[in-house]
Amino acid sequence: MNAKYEPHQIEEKWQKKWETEKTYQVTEDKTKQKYYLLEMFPYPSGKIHIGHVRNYTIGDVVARYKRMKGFNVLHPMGWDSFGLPAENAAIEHKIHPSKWTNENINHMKKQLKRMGFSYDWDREVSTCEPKYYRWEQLFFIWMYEKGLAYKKRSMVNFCSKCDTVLANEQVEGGACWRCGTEVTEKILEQWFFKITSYIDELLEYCDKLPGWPERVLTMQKNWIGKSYGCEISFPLVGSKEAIKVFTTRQDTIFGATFMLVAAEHPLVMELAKGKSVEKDVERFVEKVKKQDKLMRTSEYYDKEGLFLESYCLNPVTGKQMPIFATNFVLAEYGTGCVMAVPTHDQRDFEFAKKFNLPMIVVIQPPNKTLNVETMKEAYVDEGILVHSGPFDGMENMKALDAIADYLESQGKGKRTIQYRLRDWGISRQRYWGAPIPMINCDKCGIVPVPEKDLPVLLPEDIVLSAGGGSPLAALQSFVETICPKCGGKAARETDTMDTFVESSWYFDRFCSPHCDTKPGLDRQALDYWMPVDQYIGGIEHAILHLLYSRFYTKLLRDFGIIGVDEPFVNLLTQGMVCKETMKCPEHGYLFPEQAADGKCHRCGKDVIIGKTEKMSKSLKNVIDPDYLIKTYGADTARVFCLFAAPPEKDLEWSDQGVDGSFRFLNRTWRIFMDYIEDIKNVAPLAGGETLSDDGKNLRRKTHQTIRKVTIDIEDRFHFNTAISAIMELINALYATPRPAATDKPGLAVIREALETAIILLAPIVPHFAEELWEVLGHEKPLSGIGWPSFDKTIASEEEITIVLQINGKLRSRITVAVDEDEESVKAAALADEKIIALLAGKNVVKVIYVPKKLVNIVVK
RNA sequence: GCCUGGGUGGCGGAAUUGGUAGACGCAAGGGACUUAAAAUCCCUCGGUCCUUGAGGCUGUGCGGGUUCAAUUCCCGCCCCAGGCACCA
Repeated sequence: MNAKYEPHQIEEKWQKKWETEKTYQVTEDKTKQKYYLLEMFPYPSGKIHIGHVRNYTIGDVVARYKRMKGFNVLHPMGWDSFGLPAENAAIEHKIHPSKWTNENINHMKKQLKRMGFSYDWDREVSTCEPKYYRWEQLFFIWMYEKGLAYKKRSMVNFCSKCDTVLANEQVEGGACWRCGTEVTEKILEQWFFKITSYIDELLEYCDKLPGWPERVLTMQKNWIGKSYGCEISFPLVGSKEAIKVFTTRQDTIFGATFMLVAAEHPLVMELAKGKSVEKDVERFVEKVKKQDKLMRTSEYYDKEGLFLESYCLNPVTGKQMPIFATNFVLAEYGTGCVMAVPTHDQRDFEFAKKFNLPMIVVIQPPNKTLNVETMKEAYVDEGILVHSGPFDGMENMKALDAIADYLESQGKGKRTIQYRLRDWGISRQRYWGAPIPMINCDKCGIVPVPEKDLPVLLPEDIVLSAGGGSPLAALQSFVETICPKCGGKAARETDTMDTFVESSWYFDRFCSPHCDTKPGLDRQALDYWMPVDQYIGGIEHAILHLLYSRFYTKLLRDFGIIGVDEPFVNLLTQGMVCKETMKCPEHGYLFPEQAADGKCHRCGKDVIIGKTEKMSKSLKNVIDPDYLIKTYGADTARVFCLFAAPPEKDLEWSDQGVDGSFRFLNRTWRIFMDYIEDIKNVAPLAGGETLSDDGKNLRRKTHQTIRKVTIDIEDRFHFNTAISAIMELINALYATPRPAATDKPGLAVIREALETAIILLAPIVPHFAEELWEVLGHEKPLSGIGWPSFDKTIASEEEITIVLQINGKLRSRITVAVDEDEESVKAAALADEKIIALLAGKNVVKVIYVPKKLVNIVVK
């Protein structure tokens, strides 16, 4: 037994025990209710960072709590181990990606174990292993056979720094989501996953995920971007053809006075062909194509356009509409053509003013009359239709349906739906990824690798250079193969898959991580464990990873592999870990240890304290988890991460806060050691003992604490308030006068309080709690103990404070028995000395009683 | 611009359905112990006013409203964070 709290000794002792005894190993047990708890698995970048520590601590508390509640908890961990940094490291440090990756995994695994997280390490999964990606290749082939994976020549987003293609979702404000380099466009043959086949289901289920944060669902809905409207045909003058337009505002069709076509749309050159403007149009198209990216990211874009010397007809008015090529219409959205209604669309208005085009008001606002001569901007709100033929006098919103019906009946248009979401481009011209299992044969075309030949192994003998281009394409021994269909010479596909594909099904693999028979996922295990009951991870994956995972789940369901529609029932998005930045006027950003005492370690100049920002290597405002563990131990690190803020909020790092957490554990340790000899052999309370007031009060606090901590963890994941409650219990223990060594009931109350504190702390600081539990004389480890329940009667107060208000203002307090009836509480309130004094000369209008809370006396 | 969140002491944050605003922790100040320091333990700690009290007023971004009672509900505005954005 140790009088002093020695975290390292204790933590290493218990971690060893957990490891050798496989304490957290689980199997499917039909007699127990399952609980699948998952934290987003990390990319093995080298070292764990504070964000990981926070994420995984939150998860571990829930896992340990649920275990104590009797659930069969699946809590796995693995590695998202394909990805670009491994290749960059290979080029920079001349180390093979697989070696680099596996070394990182080994190191990070040690760090995670040192934090005491209760993972079932026997289920560890690493996505760069063939036994993992072979199944992904199988799914790819099945997708190809069903037309859900297809190849097309397309304009792709390309990051020159990462030297790879990016999906639309991976482009953030025109820049690469990973490195921030500006994204350019390139035309390439690419593989796509047909996520759009599931678009309606993905959208519908956004309303069937009550366990997800509202904002994540909103982001996903926005991303899918479904809009209802009409496709309307505008006949071309002097041709049998027509321009098709998508619009959500068919109510304004009578006001459409000209036509806009995206400059990069093929129709533009068709129309201009042979006209006097042909050369100008060519030049304009080239200019827009080049400017496109800049235009799109610029706030102050200029609306440019060029008349194509062509006209089409408004299908309802029959009026001629000039056709313009323009930069502010996108070829990829809708049909790439827009009917322009300058009076009721601001962009069209600006364009019409610039080119002096006709305008017709078709919606009149209720409170004023619009006049095209004097309009300063488009009128975009609701109103009554005018100049709209048979629809005059209708409310424009109600006319949407009527006009759609009318267009359909006339064969001039039909109702359609548009989406913003595009198919998911998954081709990457990289080495360190899962090979796409396809073969290109000159005779047979694209042929899938036969299932029996899977996996297509990623070759080890690769030469990586900074030069760019696909490394696999340069490797003859990989490329050259035989066509499975005709037996002739053929070439392998050299693109690898986007790493988001691996992370779209790893949670399935965790259910049967060693399954080596087709399809690599054991249906019985999946049916037992899936879906994930609680998923925890960063908000930064709100769209990408979560949307892809939902799509992949539906896909595997339709392959008959899995029986669930959605992968994650509950989602908790935790906030980022932030810290103030420190800068030396001469030497730039400084690491915390380089700025001890507020002076730069190199020049001694005063350090400038900057903004608090997300911890990142570039800003050097990082805290090394190893350092934390070395100084305070893992348990203190865990307490701080939980105590400083509720999980969904950003956490601001504070060195003093860590000290405070360490102090709390020491304080708990000390009072425990102080009492241990006296309470070790005291029998637990049987009930019926006569207790002193101090004893009663402490007992009540003990049971109140159980109630509070249970609710905080169970219902809200508010570990900060749960820890506060335990701190209060420890404070109450300090405040309770020490019972005499002969006062057995008194000591039993102390024992109950201390024992409860330890059990309640078990999910939060498992090593600390296990150790004290053992010191108390228990033979069974705490990890196998059930979560305590509280006694309602003991937890309830005997006497309560009633607040006395006059006209809603606090004036006095009285103490009454908890079961005092309304009339006597009111009487006691009116008899209170202060109240009597304040009521002198006033008229009592009403007396309001809120049971167990307050009495409010209304006076005039 | 639109869509989500959010705004509470010197700081991180509490306040579960409208009912004592500021739990718990940090920082700060004071005291005890000590030859001294550290550690520890105890006390004070939103602002303001005076008649210094078991005191008054005021206070949850700002302005209104509903209510006996508003951090909480309603209306309008300001600011911050995240997401989306020539989307027709």
